[in-house]
Amino acid sequence: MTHTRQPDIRRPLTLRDVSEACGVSEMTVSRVLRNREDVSPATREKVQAAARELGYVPNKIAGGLASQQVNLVAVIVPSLSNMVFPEVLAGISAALDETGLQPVFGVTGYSAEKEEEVLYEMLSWRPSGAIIAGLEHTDASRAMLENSGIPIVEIMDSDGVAIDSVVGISHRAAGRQMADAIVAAGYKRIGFLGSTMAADHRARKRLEGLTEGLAEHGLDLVDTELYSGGSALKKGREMTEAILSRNPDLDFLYYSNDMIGAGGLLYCLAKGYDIPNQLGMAGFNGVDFLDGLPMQLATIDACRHEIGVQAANLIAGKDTGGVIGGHRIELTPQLKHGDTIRRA
Amino acid sequence: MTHTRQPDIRRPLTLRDVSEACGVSEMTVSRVLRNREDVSPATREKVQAAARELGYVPNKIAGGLASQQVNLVAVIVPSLSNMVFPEVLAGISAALDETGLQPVFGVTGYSAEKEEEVLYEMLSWRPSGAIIAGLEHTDASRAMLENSGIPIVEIMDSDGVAIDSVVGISHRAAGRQMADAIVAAGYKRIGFLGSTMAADHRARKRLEGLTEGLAEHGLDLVDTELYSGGSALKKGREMTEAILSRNPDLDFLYYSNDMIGAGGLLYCLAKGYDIPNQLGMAGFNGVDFLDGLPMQLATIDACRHEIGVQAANLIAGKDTGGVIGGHRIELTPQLKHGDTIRRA
DNA sequence: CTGAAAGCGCTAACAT
DNA sequence: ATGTTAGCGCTTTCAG
Repeated sequence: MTHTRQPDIRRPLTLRDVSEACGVSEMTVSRVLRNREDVSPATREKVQAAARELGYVPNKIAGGLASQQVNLVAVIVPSLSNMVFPEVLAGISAALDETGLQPVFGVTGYSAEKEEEVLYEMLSWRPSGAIIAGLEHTDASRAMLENSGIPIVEIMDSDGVAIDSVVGISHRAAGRQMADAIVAAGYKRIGFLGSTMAADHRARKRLEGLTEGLAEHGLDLVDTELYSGGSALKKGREMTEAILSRNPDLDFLYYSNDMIGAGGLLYCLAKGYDIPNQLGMAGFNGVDFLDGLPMQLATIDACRHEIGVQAANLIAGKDTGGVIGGHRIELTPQLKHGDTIRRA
Repeated sequence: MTHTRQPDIRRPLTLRDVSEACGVSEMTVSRVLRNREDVSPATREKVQAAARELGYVPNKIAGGLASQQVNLVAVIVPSLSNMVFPEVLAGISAALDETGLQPVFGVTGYSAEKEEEVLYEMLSWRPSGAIIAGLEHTDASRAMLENSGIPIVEIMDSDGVAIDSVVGISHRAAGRQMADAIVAAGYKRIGFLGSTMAADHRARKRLEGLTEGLAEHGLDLVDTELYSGGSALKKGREMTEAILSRNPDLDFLYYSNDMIGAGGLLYCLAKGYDIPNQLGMAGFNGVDFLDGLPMQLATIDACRHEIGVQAANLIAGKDTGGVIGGHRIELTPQLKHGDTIRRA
């Protein structure tokens, strides 16, 4: 009963506790815990032992305030509910791994107002950098980013003006590239299947690129089928059935993402369509489960992992030759024809 | 040229700047910015205008240090590269949305050592709570969690002893439930397809539950096919081909996740297997893209979103009647037979 | 190599 | 309703 010396009230340990436990000044303890070189091995040992023994966890709040620097990187994405953003986050995580920087993720639900809130919240932690999806932000968000004084990397999209650095692909170009492939393969009656989500600017730009590209060859979209909600196989089936029953003479279906495209493909195969001769199909993203479908869906890779890695490297100052800010990295994905676009 | 009054050196704005700009004390400015009620409307207006005008973003580092509270919730998961954890995160995000609490995500890559590092890092920000996947941790991690003095919720798994609260399902029971269904349907020669990942304790427990359940009926797994890497449709196809070519007489295939199960299902359908009569199949997770497959794969829902919501609610103190800590919420998912287990 | 003093930007607690 | 004082736990800076 008497051998318990723990104070009843659980107060988080401080540097001072460690200092007292090992008889070394707080300052030196702090040096050891930050792995600074200028401490004698003997003292270092003593301090580390005491810290480990007590289970001391440093208080980064105090540390950040004192040092005016914080090893956090704010990462803001619209959603976690489809494959695409988690892959970007994985890329960021991986690239930041050995840098001492820590990613912190925020989700906006494709809402500009929510983005503004999340941004405000995250910037109030004074991170060392921020990575944010897209180039479209509210004026207030843009002002916050500009005034933050930290490196900002806008990702995914390169069609527009960046605040600071940008790493992405041109979705407009991707749309045009697809249009060219469709035209080259001789398809004429093209349907579009995508989301109603007005705030998905990248999907919108792809569609614009597609229609522009088709228009140059005198073609126009014959019909459009829209849905709301996340990408889903089942939606793809239903939408495909709907658009084909309205327009049985369509000869190409372009989907705004691979998931609904895959659903459509499974539907068409089940219905006995002759793919790609009677009907061509394509999606977007290059998600890797396409590899397991009975037939390879044509797609364009969105370079998700790579974008994450490169954005993180910019923040970490890797491969930038010491230059901070103002970088522009535009990746150029190849169109994969797969099995669903016929050869010319 | 002369109209620019901006100081050349970009120093983040402080409360003091706002205070000077509007002629109100720092303290009152602070009150306004924290939406406290005890400020006159007139002053409030003045302060808000000044803050907005300047583009002031509060410094939560200083705030957190002064108030000794931080509105962050640490969330630690093994991976972001398959559907399951992003859905949990989405649930947490949603439940925390109006609480003033902010989730902060960390990823461990299924490594206990990495988990320890991430945990240390996150706890050093003194969050208001922590949500962490699984019940298996290093001793050091466990000690950190116990000493943190904040509510801890371990999620996904209820098979074991929790540090504080737990929200999850019994994976062992899920395995047994599947065994019962397999036996009840009269299948006899069962193959298992899963991951080699030893650190995936939940997959391991499901397998243990399955084998125990089968053993009670005198059955044993006929063969096992393992892979490494994330869940993927293509892997499922390849593994299925491999196990069936070794054992053409298998009559049931149990997959450790829906993704490889779906791959297997597509393979078997393409090969003309008579599902579920000649060959039964089942996966695990209840991911929603199963709805879009040509045939519904049998599965057990892992309640991912719900687990996220409930864990977040525990941290936020919702529905707990004021009781903090020590909650145990075990969800009981139903087995969905789908079209791939024959009716008895 | 080690220590002492000052202060990071904010808020709790106490005046007024 | 508003202001003043002190101090959160650490690190910077400067002395020894």
